[in-house]
Amino acid sequence: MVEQQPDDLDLDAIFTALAHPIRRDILEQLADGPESVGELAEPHDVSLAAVSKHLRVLEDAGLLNVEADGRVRRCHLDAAPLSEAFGWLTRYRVLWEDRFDALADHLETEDQ
Amino acid sequence: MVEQQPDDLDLDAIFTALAHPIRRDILEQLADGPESVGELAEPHDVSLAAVSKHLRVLEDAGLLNVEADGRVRRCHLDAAPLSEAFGWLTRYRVLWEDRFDALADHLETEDQ
DNA sequence: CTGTTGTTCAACCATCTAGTTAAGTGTGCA
DNA sequence: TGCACACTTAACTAGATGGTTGAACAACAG
Repeated sequence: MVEQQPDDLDLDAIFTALAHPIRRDILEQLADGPESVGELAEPHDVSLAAVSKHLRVLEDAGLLNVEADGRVRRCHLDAAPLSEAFGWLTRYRVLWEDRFDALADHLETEDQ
Repeated sequence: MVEQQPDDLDLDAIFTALAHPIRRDILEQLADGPESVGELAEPHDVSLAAVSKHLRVLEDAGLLNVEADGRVRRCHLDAAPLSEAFGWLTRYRVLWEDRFDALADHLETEDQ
């Protein structure tokens, strides 16, 4: 039957955002506090325009809030959407830990 | 500085695999036990060839083992790589829970 | 005003993605 | 033998992605 979750689109956007190493790096940079676009771009050897596009992807996934501060755009991490991805993965956690009783346990607590 | 993790390629493949709803559905189907390609394809309204490609993506991410059983290919979930994605997300968990002391906590435990 | 800085936008390009249909490869069975 | 079944592969298409360069624009500095 494979029922569609209501937040399926969110998960698409979130996992897509996480699928590129530059975007994951950017999230790491932002974990230590907000940074401007230029600061975010500096460690990566792609153009500023390319970074700007990555930021858009992160914004679309809800992971990034941009606040205008003069001519600088200050980017803030919003980690909240990551909890959705985390929640999705959690359902499989029993399958990679405690391998032996995992499946039986999974089946009885979460059938379909 | 933004140092590259050794398993960066894995994370790319894993998050990419998770970024498509059909592939996430397939993982859910497999959580209840192995299934053939045909069984996996049945609930989705795309061609068998399309599902075959999705399975390849999952296989490349190490999430799927395929065992030949006569003319049937039996697909087994291997959830282990998901733990890598989980681990990556865990580092951000403090940022979406317990919002107030989160950042300070993060900074002092994980500054490098 | 003028020029410089920070950033986005537009146009373009190469490659990848997700799908299709049709043909090909094995395996099982009458 | 030979057909049917369970897939995979090949060839193709439309659209997305990830990068580029160069122009545009808004904001500050002189």
